[in-house]
Amino acid sequence: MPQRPPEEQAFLDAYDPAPFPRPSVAVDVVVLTILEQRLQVLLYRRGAFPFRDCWALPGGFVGLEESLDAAAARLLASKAGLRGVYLEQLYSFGAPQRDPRTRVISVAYYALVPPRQLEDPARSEVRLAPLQVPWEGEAGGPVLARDERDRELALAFDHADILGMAVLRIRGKLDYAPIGFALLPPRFTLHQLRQVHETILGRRLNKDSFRRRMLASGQLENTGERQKQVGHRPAALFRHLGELGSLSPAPTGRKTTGGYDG
Amino acid sequence: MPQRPPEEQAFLDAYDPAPFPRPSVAVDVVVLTILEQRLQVLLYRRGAFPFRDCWALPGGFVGLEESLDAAAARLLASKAGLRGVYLEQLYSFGAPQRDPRTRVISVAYYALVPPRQLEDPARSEVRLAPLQVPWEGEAGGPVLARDERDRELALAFDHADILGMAVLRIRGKLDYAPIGFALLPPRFTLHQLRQVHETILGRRLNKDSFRRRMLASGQLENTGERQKQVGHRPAALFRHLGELGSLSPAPTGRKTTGGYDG
DNA sequence: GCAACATATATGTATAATGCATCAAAGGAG
DNA sequence: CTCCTTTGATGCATTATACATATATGTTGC
Repeated sequence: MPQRPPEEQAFLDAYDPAPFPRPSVAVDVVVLTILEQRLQVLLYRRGAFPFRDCWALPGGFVGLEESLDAAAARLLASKAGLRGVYLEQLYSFGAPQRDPRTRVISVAYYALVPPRQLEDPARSEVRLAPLQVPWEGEAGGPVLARDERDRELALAFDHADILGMAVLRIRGKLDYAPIGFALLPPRFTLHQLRQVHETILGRRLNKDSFRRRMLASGQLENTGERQKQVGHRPAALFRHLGELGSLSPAPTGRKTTGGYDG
Repeated sequence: MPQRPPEEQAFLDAYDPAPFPRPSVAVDVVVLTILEQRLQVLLYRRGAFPFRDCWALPGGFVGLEESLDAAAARLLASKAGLRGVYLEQLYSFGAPQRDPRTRVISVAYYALVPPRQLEDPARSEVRLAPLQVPWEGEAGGPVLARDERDRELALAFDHADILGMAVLRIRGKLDYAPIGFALLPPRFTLHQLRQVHETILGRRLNKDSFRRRMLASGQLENTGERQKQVGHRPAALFRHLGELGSLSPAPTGRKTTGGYDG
């Protein structure tokens, strides 16, 4: 940091932050994976009011000396044991009554995790719940979580809205960001990659066009390995080239169309 | 609101928010327009420390009973006199040292305004400054503001990063959200619309492809009116069909490719 | 070992979007 | 009326995609 002039330093030393009202600031993390062809989210059962016995996203308050990204990474590590996964800021939720205790502004993040890194935990207060998206395409809106018998889970706070925003975001970013790869193990077949895309988008994709598009993208490398013991011709195993893009400060942007060639 | 059970109500009545540390929460608004084929942003010169004499985005603290969207709309109205314009949440910035006074988390918004709604004000502490984007495409990074003699303006806080994020966002959303229309008057020619797109993207677009793409999109209606007094064949004036999409809670998502037809 | 089977992978074709070139149309200026 | 500029329409080559078909390569059953 550059040296500050004495006049400014004196001002800062005398600064009193008390007069401004301050809401609490929390971070909630939408931990997404794909299991059994469904998007699934990590939820905690709340043991205390408010929303006791409802299911909530893992979250917590932001430390005073901690960046938002660091708070999200800390929660991801402490609540789900995950490090180094795709993690990105999603949206900030700040309706005045979203938490009945006091004013809490929540900066939501989402993480994408390959299913084997996120075993369904045995503890009854933590679970992976499949999502049901009650809208098509990019219409948006709240998203429900269901239990293993397909009953709707009661979600705490505005977490259905946060889930909806997360699904909307990954649907929008799917074809210009390495989102599909983040949900797969390091080596995968084109069939698996397509199934991930189909699950995220909620619709079927053309097999051959998907293959050509992916191979032409330059993002894939054929490892030379193949599947084994699959009862049919084994597919080639590919790996993703390039970074997963976790938390570099560039959360949006996409390939553009309609331009000149030269 | 549903009636709460007495046990929960008692918990809420006894709740003490004091033990959790609370940063300040501010909203900063990137007010963008296009003047003279350049993206321009509304800036305020700071009269006090910190960053005295630097230029800053209009912003302010979030009221305790006020949603984030409402705070952004209030600031937009009070600082720029603007209502009913395209306004959307951008990103939240929370580096611990971004404000040297105290911990301030800023939820950034961006607004898109037709140039005639945003006259360059006469007051010397407010200005419209053209942006210079020192990267191409969607690479991302901080963005500079310049004065009328093309000198770089000193920006306060991390506002160069916020500007960079705003440019990145509108470049990414340009071809699936009504961003271009938000920067034009109600009636406009296809030439004007293309110039807006070119200014946002920072590159030239093919004239005929752009025309066909826009006409095929179904978003435009030919008003039957034409330009006047232009010294050449007058162009048809179009208007945009549909909502500007201001602050409905669906800030991301885009048209997808690679699907089935039926 | 061999045939049946399932899926992977390659090839071909029609359709649609785009980049680019060409040309007629519609106004103003002299 | 002629010249000039830009609009707006049309044609063509290129590219990406949806979809259909054909071939390849493994497993499984006999």
